[in-house]
Amino acid sequence: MSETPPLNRREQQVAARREQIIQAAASLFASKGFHRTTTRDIAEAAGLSEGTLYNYYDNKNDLLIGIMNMLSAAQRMDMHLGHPVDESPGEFLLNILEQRREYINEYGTMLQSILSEILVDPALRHRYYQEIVLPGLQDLEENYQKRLEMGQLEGFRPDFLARIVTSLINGLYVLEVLGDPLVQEQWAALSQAAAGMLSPGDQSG
Amino acid sequence: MSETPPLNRREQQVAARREQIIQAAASLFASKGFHRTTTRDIAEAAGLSEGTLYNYYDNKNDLLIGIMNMLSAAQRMDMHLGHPVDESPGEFLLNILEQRREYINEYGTMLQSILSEILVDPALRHRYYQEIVLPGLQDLEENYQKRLEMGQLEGFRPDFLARIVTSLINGLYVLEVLGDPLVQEQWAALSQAAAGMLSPGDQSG
Amino acid sequence: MSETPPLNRREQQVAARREQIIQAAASLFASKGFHRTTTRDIAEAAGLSEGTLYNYYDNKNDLLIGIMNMLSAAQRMDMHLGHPVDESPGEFLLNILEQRREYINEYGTMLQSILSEILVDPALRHRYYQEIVLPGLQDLEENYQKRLEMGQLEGFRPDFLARIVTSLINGLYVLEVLGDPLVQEQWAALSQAAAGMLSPGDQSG
Amino acid sequence: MSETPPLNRREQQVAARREQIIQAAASLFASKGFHRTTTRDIAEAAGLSEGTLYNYYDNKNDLLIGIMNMLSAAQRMDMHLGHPVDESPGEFLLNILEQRREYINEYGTMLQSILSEILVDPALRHRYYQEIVLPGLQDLEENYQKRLEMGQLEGFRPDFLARIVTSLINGLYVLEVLGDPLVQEQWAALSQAAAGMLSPGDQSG
DNA sequence: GATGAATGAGGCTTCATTCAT
DNA sequence: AATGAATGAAGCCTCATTCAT
Repeated sequence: MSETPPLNRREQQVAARREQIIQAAASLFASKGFHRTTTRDIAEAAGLSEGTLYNYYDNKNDLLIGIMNMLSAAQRMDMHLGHPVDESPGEFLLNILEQRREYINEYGTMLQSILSEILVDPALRHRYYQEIVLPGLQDLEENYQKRLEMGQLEGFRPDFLARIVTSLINGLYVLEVLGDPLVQEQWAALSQAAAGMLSPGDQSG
Repeated sequence: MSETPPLNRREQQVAARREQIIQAAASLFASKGFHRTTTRDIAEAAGLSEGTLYNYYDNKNDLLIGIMNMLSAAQRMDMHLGHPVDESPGEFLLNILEQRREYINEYGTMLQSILSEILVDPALRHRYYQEIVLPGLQDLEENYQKRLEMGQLEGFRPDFLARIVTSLINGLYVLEVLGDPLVQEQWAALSQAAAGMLSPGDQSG
Repeated sequence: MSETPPLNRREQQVAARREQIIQAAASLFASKGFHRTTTRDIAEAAGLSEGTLYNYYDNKNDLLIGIMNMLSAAQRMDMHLGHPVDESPGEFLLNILEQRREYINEYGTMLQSILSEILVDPALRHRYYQEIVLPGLQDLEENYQKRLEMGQLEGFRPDFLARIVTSLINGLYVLEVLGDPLVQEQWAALSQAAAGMLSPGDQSG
Repeated sequence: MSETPPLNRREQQVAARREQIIQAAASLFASKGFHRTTTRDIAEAAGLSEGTLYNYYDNKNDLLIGIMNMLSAAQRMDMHLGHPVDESPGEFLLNILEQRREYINEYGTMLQSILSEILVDPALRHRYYQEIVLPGLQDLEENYQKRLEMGQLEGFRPDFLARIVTSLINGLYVLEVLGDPLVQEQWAALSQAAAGMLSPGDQSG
C-alpha cells in the first residue's frame, strides 16, 4: 500500500542482494528445512560469503521473516483483484482455485519453506495467520457476504464458506506437497470437480 | 490385527516407559518443534535422565519414528470401521468429520509434532503418505466407489472425491492449528455446513 | 613364590569367575583396544551381566591391572627355570627365543591387550617395566655375567647384551603383531638365524 | 618427489596451523594417549578454540591420520639416502642405528603418539606397516641383498637380516619408551655393542 | 562492503558405575 | 551373588555469529 519511493542505484543493489539471498534460503528451507540448512549452505547457494549474509539480514531467523514479508506482500497484491460478484459461485471457486495454482507456482517454494516453521514457532505462526491467512479469509468472507445479500447463497454463513474454501485449498496444497500424484497431475480437473461440488445455490455448477 | 502376546511385567514396564517418553516428546515437539527441543528437555518432561532415553529409543530421530508408528497404528485401527453405504453422502461426510475430530482430540499433539518435520524430511514424508494418508484416501475412495455403483454419485470420480474430502479435513486442521477461532470453537457447525455442501447427489443435504 | 593356601569351593568359584572375566577382557582389549571396549562388551563376552563385573573387579581399569598381574605371575614362573650356563651362547639364545615363542602362544592376547595402554599410561608402564621387563633383563644379565666370568664373552657387557637380546625379542613380537608374514610364518628359522648371529664368542654359532 | 608448488600466504598460514595443531596433538597423545586426550586439550595446547580445530581437521581421528602422514613422509625422505655398500656390515648397522636415533629425536613424539593406537586399530596398523615398516624392511633387504652378492654375508638371508635389524631397533625404542635408563642414557654405546655383534661376516666387527 | 577464519555455546550421544530388586 | 535399568558426567562435533583484514 505505502508508496515506496524510487530506489537509487545503491538501494537497488541492496534489494537485489536481499532478493538473491532470500531465494537461496527459501529454496534450501523448502528442501531441507530451516534447521538443517546452515548459513554456509545459504551463502554458497546465494554465491556470497557467510559474513556477507549478515550485512543484509541480522540473523538466520530474519530470513524467515523476510520470506514471510514477501509472501505477505504477494498476498496484499493478489487480494482486491476484485472478485466480481457476477460470476456464479461455481465459477468464482474455480477462479480462486486457478489463482491459487498460479500463486503456488510463483511462491510455492517460499510457502513450503516457512510452513514447517509456522507450525512450530508461535510468533511466526501468529504473523502468518494475521498477515496472510486472515486477510484471505476476510476477503473471501466479504465476497460471500455480498453474494448472500444478493441471494446467491441460501442458508450458508459466509464465514463458514470462507473457512471451507480456504481449507480445501490449503488441504490440496498439503496433499500436493506430500506427493500425491493425482493432485500433482490433475489439479485442473480436481479444481473443476471441487468447484462443481462446492457451489451452494449454484444452478450452473 | 497381529496377535499381541500378553506382556509380562518387564515388557509392560518397557512399554510404559516408551509411552511416557513419546508423550513427553510429542508434546514438546508440538509446541517448540523437533529441532528446538533438546533431549534434555524431553528427559526432564518425561521425568528421567537424558541417558535413560537411550535405553528406549536409539536416538532423537527415533522418537519421530515412534510417534509416527503410533499414528500409523491409530490409522490402521480407525480404518475398516466400515463406513456403511446406507448413510447418505452428507451423513457420511458428517460422520467422517466427527471421527476426525475425535482423532484429533486423541492424537492431535502427535500429529502436530511430526507435521512440521514431514514437510521437510523426505523420508518421513514418504512414510507418512504411504502409511497414513494413502490408506485413508483409498478407504474413502472405495467407499465412494460403492456409492457410485449404487447410483448415489452422478458424474463424480471417487478418487477426486476422496482427495477433496481429505483436503477439506486437513485444511480445517491446519486452520485450527493456525489459531483460527472460528474453526477452533465451531468445528461441529462447520462440519455440518461442509457436509451440507459437499454432498453430491445427496437429496437430503 | 608365596605359597598360596588351598582354595575352598567358594574361593575357587571366585577365581574361576575372575579368570573368565579377564580372558574375555583381554581378548577384547587385544582386538579393539581398551577404550573401545565397553564394560557391556566384556560382560557379554564373559557371559554375565554388567553389574556382576563389579563384584569381581572394582572398575574397568582394574581389569588392566588384573591382566598385568597374570603376566607378572607368568613372568615369575618362567624365570629361574634355570638357564644352564653350559649351553653355548648361541644355544642359549635359541632357547630363549623358543621359550618366548611359547610365552607368546600362551599369553600373547594378554600381552597385546595391555601393550597399547602401557605406552600411554605412565603408572601401568612403570609397573610393567618393574615387574616384567626389568626382572627379565636382570635374569638375562645375570646369566651373561656368569658367562662373562667363565670367559664365554670377551669384551661384551652383560647389561648391554641383555638389552640387545630383549630388544630383539620384543621387536620381533612387534613385527609379528604388525602382521609381517615372514615373522609370523618363520619364527623358528628367524630364531636360528638370530641365534647364529647374536652369539659373541660362540664358536659353535 | 611430487613437485610442491610455492605456497601463497593463505596456504602457508593453513600449513602452519595444521602443523601447530598436529604438534600439540602428538605431544598429548604421546603422554596421555589418544583416548584420554580431549579435543579441548588439543585446542588449548595449540592455543586456539575447539571449533577451530575442525577448520583444519575433519575429526579427532583425522589427527592420527595426519600424524601418520608426517611419519610416512619422513620415512620416504629418509629412505634412498643410499646406504653405500662399501661400508662394512658393522659400520652399516652402526650408521643405521645412529640414523634411527636422529629419527627418534625428531619424530619420537609422533611415533609414540600413534604407536599405542596402531596396536589396536587394524586400519591404522595396516597403513603403518605398509607405508612405514615395510618400505624400511625392503630398503634394508635390498642393501643386504647387494652385500650378499658381494660376498659379504655368508649363509644369511637378507630378508631375515632385515627383520632382525629392524626388530632390534624397534625393540630398543620400546625399551627406551618403557624408561630403561641404560637404553636412554647409553644409546651410542649400545649401538656400538650391537653393531659389533650383529655383523655377520664382518672381519672388522 | 566482502570475506572467511575464529569462536564457543550447546546439542546428541556414549558409557563406566551404582543400586534397587 | 546376579541383574540390568538408571544415572549423569563428559566427549565430539556443529554452526550461528563476530570481526580483523
